[in-house]
Amino acid sequence: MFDLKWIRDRPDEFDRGLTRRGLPPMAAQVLALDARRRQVQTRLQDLQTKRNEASKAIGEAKRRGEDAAAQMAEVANIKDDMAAAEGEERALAGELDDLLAGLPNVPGPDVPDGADESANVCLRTHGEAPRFDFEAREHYELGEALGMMDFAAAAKLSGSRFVVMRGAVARLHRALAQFMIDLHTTEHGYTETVPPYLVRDHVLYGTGQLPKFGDDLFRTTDDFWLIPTAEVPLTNLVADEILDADALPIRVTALTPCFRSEAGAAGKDTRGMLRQHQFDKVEMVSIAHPDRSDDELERMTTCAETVLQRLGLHYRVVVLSAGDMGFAARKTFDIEVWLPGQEAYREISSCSNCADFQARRMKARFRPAGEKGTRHVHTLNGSGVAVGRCLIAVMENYQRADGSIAIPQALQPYMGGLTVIAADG
RNA sequence: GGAGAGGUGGCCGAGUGGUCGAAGGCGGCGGUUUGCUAAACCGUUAUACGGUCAAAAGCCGUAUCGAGGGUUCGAAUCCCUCCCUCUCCGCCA
Repeated sequence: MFDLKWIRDRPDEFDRGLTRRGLPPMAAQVLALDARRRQVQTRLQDLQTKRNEASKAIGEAKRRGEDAAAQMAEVANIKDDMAAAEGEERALAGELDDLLAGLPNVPGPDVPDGADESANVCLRTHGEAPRFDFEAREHYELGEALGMMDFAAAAKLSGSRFVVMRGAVARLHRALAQFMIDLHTTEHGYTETVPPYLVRDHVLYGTGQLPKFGDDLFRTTDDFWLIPTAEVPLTNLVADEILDADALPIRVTALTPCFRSEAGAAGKDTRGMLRQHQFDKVEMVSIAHPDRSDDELERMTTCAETVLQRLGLHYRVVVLSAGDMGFAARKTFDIEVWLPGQEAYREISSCSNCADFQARRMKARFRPAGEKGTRHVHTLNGSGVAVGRCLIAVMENYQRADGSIAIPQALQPYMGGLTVIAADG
């Protein structure tokens, strides 16, 4: 959501941002609507002033026992005008809100131009791709051969895009989640949180999934939505709050399941557990002072990278181009892990600075020290990291010729000392 | 799920349909007094939007007493719907 005053002051900057997003300029249309709305609002307020004064006079007249029929008739006229102005104001405000609520955040100045992922820029890589003296297999081949990943069983229960894990692979999945959340809480200063997995409309509006992207989500019959990411409940914890400046930054993390309908992803990543309707993810959210959110984004990305470094995984960090970013983001770093079975880098984490875009939608503010009034906080979110995809990465990178999988040292304490997953284990 | 009670400012807590953005208290901030602290006293202390202004400050106005409707010249106060909290009963991980 945008600040109308900002659009009034810098309509060109606003339009340039939209253009970089691949959208037509809107400033003229927005400002015309805004001008009309303010005109009607002023008229309505004048009427309200008159009505309030007249009502007050009626009250006084009645107390003195005088007849107030004349004033009452006058107010009746004012009320007719007011009803009309109110209807008009509401319609215009609604139109303006709908228009603004559907527009994505504008890219930051250091975000590369481009329409899609082909314009993303690689900033750095870490480690090297492992070399095998055999043909590397994909995770689902490995998992099925071990008897520990069962897509047919999952299809029987729930259809496609689900998996059943068993035995040591199931435990490895749990071990990864434990390892990540321990890392972020004990070394990175994030507070462990268990939020609701079912939320109401306004919560998804706050983070930007609604009103435009309801098709990507699952909804219950009694009007709850299943969260597509813990970003949604975690960020909304500060909705409608006015925080003290010294409470910032607020850093929270959560391990939650995530639910996505994957509408529009038909035929994409259909094999294996790369793209599922349900997956676990450790999420980090920071609520930051506006002057320090750029640094906070770097810090958060480093926290996510640390997970992969401790696991000995090869990855690269890319900055998303203007056209590839999510709706609410002003700047996004993706971390892409190397998958030997696919011979490709695949996204395993996405860290975004949303600046005040979400804060404005959810009315999350703070009191700047020594200043009057309030300002909107900046919100950031990042995966730290996606558990299912990390499982895939460990399996493919640590596979051996016989189809067994070595367990990275960092995870062994979480596996009861187990060092290898083999078919009989 | 059934029965009942209730949602007021940062917090506690008054509020009879009329001058109530809302008494009082606590807390916060500023000041007076004081060798220092404490105490006492005085003042101040919501948010959003609009108008005025080059802009800020200031000033003027409007709205907001859980949310949304309604009644009324006028609603924190009356009516309806929804949300939430608490108590009791039932069920239950």
